[in-house]
Amino acid sequence: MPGKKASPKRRSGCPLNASVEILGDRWSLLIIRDMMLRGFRTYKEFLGSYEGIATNILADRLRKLIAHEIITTEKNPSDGRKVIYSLTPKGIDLAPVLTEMVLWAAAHEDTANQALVHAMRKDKEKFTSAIRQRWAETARAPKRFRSLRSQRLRDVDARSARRRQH
Amino acid sequence: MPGKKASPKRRSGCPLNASVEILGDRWSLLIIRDMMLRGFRTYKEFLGSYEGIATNILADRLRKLIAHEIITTEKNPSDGRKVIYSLTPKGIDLAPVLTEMVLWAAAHEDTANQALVHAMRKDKEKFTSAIRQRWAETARAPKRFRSLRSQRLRDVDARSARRRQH
DNA sequence: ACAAGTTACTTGCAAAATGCAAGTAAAAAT
DNA sequence: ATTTTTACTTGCATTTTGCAAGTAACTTGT
Repeated sequence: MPGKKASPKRRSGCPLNASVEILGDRWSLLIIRDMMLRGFRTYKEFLGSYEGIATNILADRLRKLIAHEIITTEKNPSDGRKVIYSLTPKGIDLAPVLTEMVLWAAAHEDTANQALVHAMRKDKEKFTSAIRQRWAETARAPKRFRSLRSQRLRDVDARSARRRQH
Repeated sequence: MPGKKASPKRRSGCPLNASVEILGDRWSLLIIRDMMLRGFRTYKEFLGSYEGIATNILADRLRKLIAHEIITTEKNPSDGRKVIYSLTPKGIDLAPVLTEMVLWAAAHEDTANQALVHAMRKDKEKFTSAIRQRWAETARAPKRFRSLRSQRLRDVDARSARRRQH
């Protein structure tokens, strides 16, 4: 099977254990969220994200996500300082995981961003395929992410931004 | 809204952040997996689970899961030493999260337990409702968990046990 | 051309979380 | 009555995290 990683020292062969070993920390999924839902693509954007990740931890998590082939990097040709981070197909496949985690917390915890939650709850399939669609579009034109976003997702984000707490 | 917990010091109101703060570590979801899929209900069973959690960490995670109302405890009336841990409705609602994490890892990592994965992939809804069903049954008769399991899930587990690696 | 940003990091160190081994207390089994 | 079982706790070494302060490469403004 091509692309399937056989990790050296894993605690068990259970798929859930694999997920938890790769994603089970307080930051990795938030970085992926920022890329998937907010279109973040640079180090600075991740650093500025609301939860406030420390710079050394961010560097470490990005390195690990690259090692696991969840994200990739390329240099921005028009600005040599910038590194552009992008989700791989494996990374974008995390959309259903994020969706279920969001819906669970929205159902049981006191959380914000109700517009996003409504969109997810209304039709999970449609929501994740909209994310996938946007990702496919931006993969071809990394620099113009925002303007190429699909209308559905743009609407959702705009409404949630208006109601967002922090 | 009754039962919705307003956590004191959360980094942000984002639902994903809430999930990650509650479940984002290397052990919590594995404990929940053991309860949901394997029917584990005692400290000793969790300790003996394949990944090998340390006893102090296990005690700490169980305490936190109780605090978050994902699990509850009761004493076994027929054996005063034993404490019976059970999933709450909030806990059983994590079934779709676990399912998506399993499916993601199964698709992209080298993992075992293919029978379980096939059952999940074939029909997510049916799978999670079977989990829910079993949970509803055992909630009424905690001591006879195994024998009360629904046939569908018993089949799945039997097949995966035969093929299980470790 | 050159000083002053910007960007993406690294380094050093304190604090917190994790992991391991060895307890302990209460209840049950022998 | 003694041993065993169960659910933990305690102490300590190791690892991970978080904060503050760099630094190197590149771009911008003059």
